[in-house]
Amino acid sequence: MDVVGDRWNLLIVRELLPGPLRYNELKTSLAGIATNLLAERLRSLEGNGIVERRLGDAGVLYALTPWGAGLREPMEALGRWGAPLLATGRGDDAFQPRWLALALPAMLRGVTAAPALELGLEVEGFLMVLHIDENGPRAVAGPDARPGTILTAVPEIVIGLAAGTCTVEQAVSAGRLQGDAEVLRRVFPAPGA
Amino acid sequence: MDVVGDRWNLLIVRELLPGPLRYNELKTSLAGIATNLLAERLRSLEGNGIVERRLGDAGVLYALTPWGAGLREPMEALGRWGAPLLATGRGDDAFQPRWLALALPAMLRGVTAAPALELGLEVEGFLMVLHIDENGPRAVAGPDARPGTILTAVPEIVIGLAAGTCTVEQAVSAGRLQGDAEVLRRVFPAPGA
DNA sequence: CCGCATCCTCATGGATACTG
DNA sequence: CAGTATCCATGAGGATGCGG
Repeated sequence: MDVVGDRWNLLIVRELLPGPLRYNELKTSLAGIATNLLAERLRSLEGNGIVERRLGDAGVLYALTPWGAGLREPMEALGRWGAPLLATGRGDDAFQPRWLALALPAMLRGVTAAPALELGLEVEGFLMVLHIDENGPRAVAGPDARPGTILTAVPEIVIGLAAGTCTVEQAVSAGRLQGDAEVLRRVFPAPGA
Repeated sequence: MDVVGDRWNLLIVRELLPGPLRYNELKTSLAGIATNLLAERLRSLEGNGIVERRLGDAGVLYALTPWGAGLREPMEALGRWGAPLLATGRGDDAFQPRWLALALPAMLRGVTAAPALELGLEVEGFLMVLHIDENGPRAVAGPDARPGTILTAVPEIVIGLAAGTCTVEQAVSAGRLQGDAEVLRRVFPAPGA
């Protein structure tokens, strides 16, 4: 807690887990953080070996060090613990489509598929591909995401499916989801199944 | 983070994971917390359904709700991530023998034993029993801990063994550890082994 | 003693403006 | 774009009080 317990620190780590970001990308993604705090926290995290500054061709990139990336396990565990709050909460929670790249594999832990299956997902313009094979789920986002078929959905549906508070059948019959229902059922099995 | 992100919250949860505590036990265990903060945080955690007040026969007991106890997974993952800092850190870290009841099973995750083995451990007067069977390790502390054989050790040795920065052989040959070396090697296998 | 509530002080966080 | 400087509000820390 001495190293990551200060306010914003774990949220910064969450932002960087899917991949490096610019200073201003962090600032807009962490809605509400003051710019001086972001600068101070990044210095602190860098000093503790969790974050590193990379001088890319287009400016400064902030990325997790291998040691910092080790926080993926704790963060995913925390995400699984808190996920029900997202589905049943007050509804005023912030949401960034980018977070799905971290949350979906964490929430689908244990789900396997052989042969492997792939699900393109577009949420509010953010494109990602969810791969599931015998090793479990993983997500690819950004320019490397080249899905075959794309499923366009709204955040509530994706969260509800992953948290198990909504089934594929309900979403489809409500007209809020189109796609290969059989693949979707394999990715998002009903809680009781 | 809205629910457990405030300062002291996760430390309070850590204290309560091994079992319920009194207000003053929490206060002394969390060295440095102000009494008003402890009261406020306990109210907040109670309001969020993480902690519950139990009226025992000898006063008020604070315990985790089942929902709060679900934080064991994230806490253990965070502990495994941070463990190397304890072994290589500045050495000014606080230490409570009670924490071993949480840390040892977390750090020994993956270690199994058939037939089951049991290791009594006394650290600075705190008594606990470490059970390891085919399901992995678990710890029992407090009045229920009735070990067969007791191993008395200092914190540094126990932490070093669990973190893998010190081997059983080194500790024994340095005269800082007495006990059944074969059992100890099974509980604390050398990192390379 | 235990379980807090109150009061005060100061460090920290937050919002905004500004700059190389 | 990537921060720094400044100012103000909030929260943390410490001492003390107080009823049970």
